[in-house]
Amino acid sequence: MRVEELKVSEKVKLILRKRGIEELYPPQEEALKSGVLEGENLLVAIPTASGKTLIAEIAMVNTLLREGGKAVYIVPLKALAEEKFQEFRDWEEIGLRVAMATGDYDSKDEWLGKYDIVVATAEKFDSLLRHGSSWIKDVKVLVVDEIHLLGSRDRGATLEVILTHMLGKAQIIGLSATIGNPEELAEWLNAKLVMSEWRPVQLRRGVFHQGLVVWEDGEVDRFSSWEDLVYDAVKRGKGALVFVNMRRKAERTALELSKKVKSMLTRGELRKLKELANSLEENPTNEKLAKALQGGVAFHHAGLGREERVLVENNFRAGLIKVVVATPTLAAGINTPAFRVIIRDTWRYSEFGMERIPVLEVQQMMGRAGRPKYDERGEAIIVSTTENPGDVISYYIKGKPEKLFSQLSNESNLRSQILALIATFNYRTVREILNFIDRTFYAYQRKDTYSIEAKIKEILYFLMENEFVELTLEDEIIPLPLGTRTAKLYIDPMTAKVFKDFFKYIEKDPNPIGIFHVIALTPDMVPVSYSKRELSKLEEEYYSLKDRVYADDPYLAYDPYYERKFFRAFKTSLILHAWINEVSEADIVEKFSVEPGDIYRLVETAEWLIYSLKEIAKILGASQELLDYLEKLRVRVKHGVREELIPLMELPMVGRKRARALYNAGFKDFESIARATPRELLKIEGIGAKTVEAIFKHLGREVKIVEKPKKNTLDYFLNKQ
DNA sequence: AGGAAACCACTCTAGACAGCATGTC
DNA sequence: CTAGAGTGGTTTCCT
Repeated sequence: MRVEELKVSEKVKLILRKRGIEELYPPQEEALKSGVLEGENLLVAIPTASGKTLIAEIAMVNTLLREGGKAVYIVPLKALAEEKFQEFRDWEEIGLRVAMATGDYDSKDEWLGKYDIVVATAEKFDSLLRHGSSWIKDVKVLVVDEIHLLGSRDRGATLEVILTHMLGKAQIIGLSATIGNPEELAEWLNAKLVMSEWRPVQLRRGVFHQGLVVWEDGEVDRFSSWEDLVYDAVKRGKGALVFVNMRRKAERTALELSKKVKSMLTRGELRKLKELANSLEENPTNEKLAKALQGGVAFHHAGLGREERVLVENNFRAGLIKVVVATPTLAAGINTPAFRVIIRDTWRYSEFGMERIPVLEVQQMMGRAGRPKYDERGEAIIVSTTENPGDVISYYIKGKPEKLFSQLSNESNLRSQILALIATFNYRTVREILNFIDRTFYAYQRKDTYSIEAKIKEILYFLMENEFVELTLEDEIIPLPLGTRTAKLYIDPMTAKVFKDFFKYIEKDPNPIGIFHVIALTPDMVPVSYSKRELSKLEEEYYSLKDRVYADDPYLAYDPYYERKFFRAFKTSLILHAWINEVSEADIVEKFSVEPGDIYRLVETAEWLIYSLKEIAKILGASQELLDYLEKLRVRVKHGVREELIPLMELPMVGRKRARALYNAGFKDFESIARATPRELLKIEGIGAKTVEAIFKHLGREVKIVEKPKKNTLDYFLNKQ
């Protein structure tokens, strides 16, 4: 179908033409003819990269142009929010204002209410709902991207609750991967269902086993090893994406592959790759990455720092990096297609032992094969070492993906959501809560809510016992300040309870080790693990810091579960403590065997939790002194600095390293910097022209610095050519 | 006795969301 | 039951 024939405003067609879209893909056509343009709900279950976003965009904009109001587009990842936000800004040309809302970024200067399209993560939107933002009532369309994540254990309930709140109030458009029970989901959503296996790039799937690739169509190709599948792709001028189930394996495999891939590169490529490798900040993880990069191969997993991740993604897309070996980070994340996808593992370790990786996930990985516009087809190959290739084909390739199951009844999810209903949505009785539950996917799927009723009552008891809510004489459940604050802070009620339980100790003797240990004992903290060999060192450290730790001695009662939890939290506490004492990232990586990406996530979460601890402390009647102490600690965690650097952290382009350099050079506050000459600041290690300009601008002084380009910077290379 | 190879038991394992505070008919 | 790489220590075997 041609764009011309579409029954939408000329404005929409204008933007589509600008993007170079003249023709719609068959599933797009089917979806747009389903009634979604007339305002009906829609569930689209089609493969990745077959144009789901465009369907939602057209429907969204169409409704906005027809009825006004707002559209909200929900994504599962912050990185994805950024990607969609940039894409959607195309619509600004026809007067639609686009915003993004995630935990660490809100479209600045303006209130979200001024925008027409808001891209948000699920949790952020849930939080906005809880805060009762007035513009919510104007939401006419809600798009939920990757709606199959409704079945994910830890985050699925959020989507389910958002949808339950919005059903009937806004048009719902769900975009899903292929799932086992799309009909059931569509029925719950009261949506038209559009399913298709169509892809813009043909996909050929197969299994590699003992020197042979057996394709789904029965054909067979010979390769001496799975690595040859990679080399073959590179030789043909294409790229390969290898999925593995362990970080360590991703790194090792990348290094291994890079040796041979290196010999297939041109001199120009080698030079650029070397440049790329040199640009990395120094730490153990990056050293490995740099080495692999020089052979045109990279690994990609959550241990990489943000910059490194983006660097790998961009250069892989641009074709400079030929091969990426990744853990599932790349499977559901941002768009990184490759001609050939190789899946090395179909098993994964979990807390219950080894588990099969779900069909849904493997199919999403395979879906990354084939780059639209570059390849006429993509290839996805599962490597099977022990299993019968026929079985693998029937299970993962011909097999049906898993059904989606509601995760609402999961205790921690339910606890948070029940509290939110009472504290932020004014639900007052068990009856009202059950009426809400009746409208969820959980109830739709289970047909009865009997089993969940008992759980809800248990949760209510927990909430009352811990003073989140109370029962009035008229048998109404009303929220108490602790409950309201907890729901709005978006922390698990159990986290708030931990804060409350330790409050009296914190109040008596506030200290970073003890406070970090407390936040690390909450269910909201990122889990950090320690190896058996680390334990004795942790024990030693604990005994030397014992008087600063609030929690009970881990060996007081014989409880291996508590012991593990205690030392995990203790390790987290030591890492954060090192961080705020300006221990370098490389040293933390070395000492605690965590990676840069882990540190970022830890720090990010810790900052949020310390803020939350401060807010809960306020409710518990903390002194101003304690609140100030916690605020300082929060800032220190945010930037990873000692107390004396706090004033410098407001400067633009100044992080922990530059702040320390300034301080040591005698620039301890704004006044001393304002009196300095640019030349004086430039002499300081790590401070360049751009930083000095930004600093002075912040202090109200315009300075322009003309500088000779430094070695190994982009300018340096640009000038050289 | 010395040293290398073979063997065995044991350890370890993916990812990533959330606060804040806005303004007007 | 269902994986596979790495590690570290011990045994075995050969000279």
